[in-house]
Amino acid sequence: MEASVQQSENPGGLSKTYEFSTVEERWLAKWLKDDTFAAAMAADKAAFSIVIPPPNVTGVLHIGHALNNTLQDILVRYHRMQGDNTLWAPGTDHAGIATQNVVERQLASEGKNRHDLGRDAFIERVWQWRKEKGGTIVNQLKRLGASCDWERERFTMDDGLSQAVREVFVRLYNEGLIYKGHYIINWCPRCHTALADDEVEHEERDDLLYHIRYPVSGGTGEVVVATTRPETMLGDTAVAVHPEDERYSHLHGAMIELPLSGRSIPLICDSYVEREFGTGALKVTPAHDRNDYEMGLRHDLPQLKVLDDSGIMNENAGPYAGQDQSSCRRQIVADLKAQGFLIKEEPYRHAVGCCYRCHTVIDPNVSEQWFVSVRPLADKAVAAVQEGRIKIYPDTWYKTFYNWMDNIRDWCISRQIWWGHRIPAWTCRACSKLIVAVDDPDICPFCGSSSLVQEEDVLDTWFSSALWPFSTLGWPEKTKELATFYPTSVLITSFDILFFWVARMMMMGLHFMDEVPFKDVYLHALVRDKFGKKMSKSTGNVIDPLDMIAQYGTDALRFTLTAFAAQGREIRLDEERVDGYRRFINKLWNAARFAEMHLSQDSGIKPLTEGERPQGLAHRWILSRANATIREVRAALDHYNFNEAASSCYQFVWHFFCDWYLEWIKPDLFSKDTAVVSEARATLLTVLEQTLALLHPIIPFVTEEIWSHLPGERAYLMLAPFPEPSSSWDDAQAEEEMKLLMEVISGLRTIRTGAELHPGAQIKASIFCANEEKRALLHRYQADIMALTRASELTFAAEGKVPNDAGHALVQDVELVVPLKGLIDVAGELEKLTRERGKLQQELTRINAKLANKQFTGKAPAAVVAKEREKAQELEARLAKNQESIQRMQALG
RNA sequence: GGGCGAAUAGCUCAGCUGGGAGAGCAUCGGCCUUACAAGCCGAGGGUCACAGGUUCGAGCCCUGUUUCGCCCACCA
Repeated sequence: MEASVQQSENPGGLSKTYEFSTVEERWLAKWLKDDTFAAAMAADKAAFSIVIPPPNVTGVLHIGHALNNTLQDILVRYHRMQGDNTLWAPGTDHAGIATQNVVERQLASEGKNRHDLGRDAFIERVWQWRKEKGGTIVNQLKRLGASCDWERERFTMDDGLSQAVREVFVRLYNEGLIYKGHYIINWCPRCHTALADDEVEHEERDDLLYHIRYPVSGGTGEVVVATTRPETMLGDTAVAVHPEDERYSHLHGAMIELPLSGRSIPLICDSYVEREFGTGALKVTPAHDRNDYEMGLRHDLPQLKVLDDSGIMNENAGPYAGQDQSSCRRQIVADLKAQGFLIKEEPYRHAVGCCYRCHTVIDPNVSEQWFVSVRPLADKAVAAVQEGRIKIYPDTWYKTFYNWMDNIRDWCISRQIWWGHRIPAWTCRACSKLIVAVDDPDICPFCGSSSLVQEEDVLDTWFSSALWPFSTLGWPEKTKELATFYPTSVLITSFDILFFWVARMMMMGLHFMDEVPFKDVYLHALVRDKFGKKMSKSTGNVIDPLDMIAQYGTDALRFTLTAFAAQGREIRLDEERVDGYRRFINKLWNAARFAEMHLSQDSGIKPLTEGERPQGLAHRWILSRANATIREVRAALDHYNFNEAASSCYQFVWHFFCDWYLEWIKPDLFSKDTAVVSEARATLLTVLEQTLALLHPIIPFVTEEIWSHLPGERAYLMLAPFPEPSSSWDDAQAEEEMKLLMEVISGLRTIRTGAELHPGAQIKASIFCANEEKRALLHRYQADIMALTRASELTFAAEGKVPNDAGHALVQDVELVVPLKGLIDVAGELEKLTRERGKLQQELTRINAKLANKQFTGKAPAAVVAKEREKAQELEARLAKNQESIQRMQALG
């Protein structure tokens, strides 16, 4: 057989450089065309299912999506390759307020608003927008390699999902778990809608704190209140003090005269008031402050609204009616000052509730809204988590979860916008009764009137998202998909929507399916910039995943995110790291190119079968290392330790496979002995196949590309079996022997470098080793050692004299000697040896002290003590050799 | 105010039930050695934030302190 290999162009083989963009595009098209992502629905296989956290239909892929979907894709590909009946169900969220805002902005640029169009036309326009632009993020996810079953893509406003929403609403209403009521809610005066508590973000603002004099009726004194919102005083219906505050005890039961309006309001006592803050007196505005609202209920105070839905002072504001909030504030302050009521104004920094969409300051407002009584639902979710039916990873989140669930409040689900699921409730004009029904009613079931008016409000977007794990599988129909894939296997999401979404899915899933929506929840970190700052457009520190993909390739980005995805820590992404992992992809590519050069020489080549064990030490070693790596990667993926999977792969490919194995077997591949050559090729092919399969879930594109070029007829790698360790290839002896050989080779290389030998220069070396077994081993691999250290001569002896002008090293109990006449930097060597001696002595002293300690030898496990003894012996041996070396250097100098 | 988390090499981070401090990048030195200079070979670099405690033994467990980050929250 002709063993020589031409390095020239290899038609049909792997290109000299890896062209990631064309490769990615090509494979994505093929995978999609051949339906490789589709769930097989095979009943005899174990089911593995994930529902995607539906990105907003308005979204564009950001780095958080990239991370989230990379991790999901890894698990999905991993399980698909294991033969599981795997479904990754994709879709998008209609994102009520966000989407409505986008379309309203579009309208504004045409000089129109939604009221010009009217409700139906506006909604039509949103659907139009969705048709044109709504596919953006889906296409970007595909580009990321996300192997979702795209035929099953869902949208929260689809007919089926809308049906599920109505069904859930009606059932909850009939069970008394949905009610309509007056309550103080978070009102966004810009979006014109109520917001749930968790849609309010608190931002630090610099404001002024105004101290205002409120006279006591009858001229018997005054109380001073402090406020940041003086304009709301027009809606004050009491002044509150702490019941035990002695400063005010003489005023209990008194009436206060409200400045400017002259209205008379009571002074009440409530322990909510903090005595230490300000003057200890608080103005109470039940209609525009959550706490004042609660206090108002306790004391039966009237609720006086002075602001309308747009933040304009209303008729209750008397002369101030019609002014907007901020100009009214200026006016009020001026008037108070003029009339001597304003004592002082001081700068004040405090947290203000803002709309999470538009960051307008929230105006707490009393209005009629729909609510879900969440307590009974929350209890089921808590129980499921406590009983371990849902596991949360990493487990630090349990505490936060319980804490939040314990303090959960009723969920305000109505939103005063147009885009979303309109509440399926009607009021009869004739009898005023409320009708809640899945199907639009034609006549009132109570009085038969046909004059019915539907609720204007739509539901909170999270209401439909909460149903996602079962609504996407066809609920309320009893579908095969539901039976097969519910409960889903795992939910992977970012912790910032643990409450918005995850907790609510638990509640709804348990309530309507009587079963958890997912068995595991894996919460990954948020991606930040390399300084730990949140990425934001205004800071300009955004890393755009699409940029990364364009510059470094999808696989490089995916590998980077995986390598960074350690549990329980924020991810500080650094673009340089993406470039670093691009080099890793390139390394793999080149290793494959090298392999292919040799493998393509033999058209009949086959990988080793499981029972087949090669003879060559390096082959046995790499198979054993591959086994270990497979176990590590499997264990890591089974426990969501993504970064460990990545690092095991990296270590294996770069250091074990490329640095040692490929270099080691080069002579074999060029050997004249055909048995040696074919064993090398077969093992090489075997290991390369396993490596590609192992890496495929993380870096699908490059692995699929290389795979397709390997010899033999090949189906998709993405559908090939995921590697399993085969015990017949575990080889502790080979690992032990290779360890010594690698150390010896590194030792000799260090000597070479220390003498500043040219890498091409040949050396003559001697190995002294009293241990016959080891000496024989080293002798057996003489040729390999010589090849990898560029030695022209290598001799072995049990012991021998080390010449003064020789490089010397000690590995284990093996002495390496390289004559280097005139090449030794005596001073440098001496310095190094002296430093080494210091370290050795220090270490030996420490261990000897330990061994002299009866407590240690008595209490520590025997194995630990024995190990320390061994270590002490080794240190002494090294110290002796170090001493000899120093003497030789001194003799030279 | 409550809760959670972090502090390990110059930088970014691993270090999972306590038993010889690791990686990548960066730095320094030498190299185009027939897959890869997008590379190879080698080297240097750490009081594991601080102070106590438990233990034969602590980066790891306990207590406290400092600094930083995040989440929740009803001090106007």
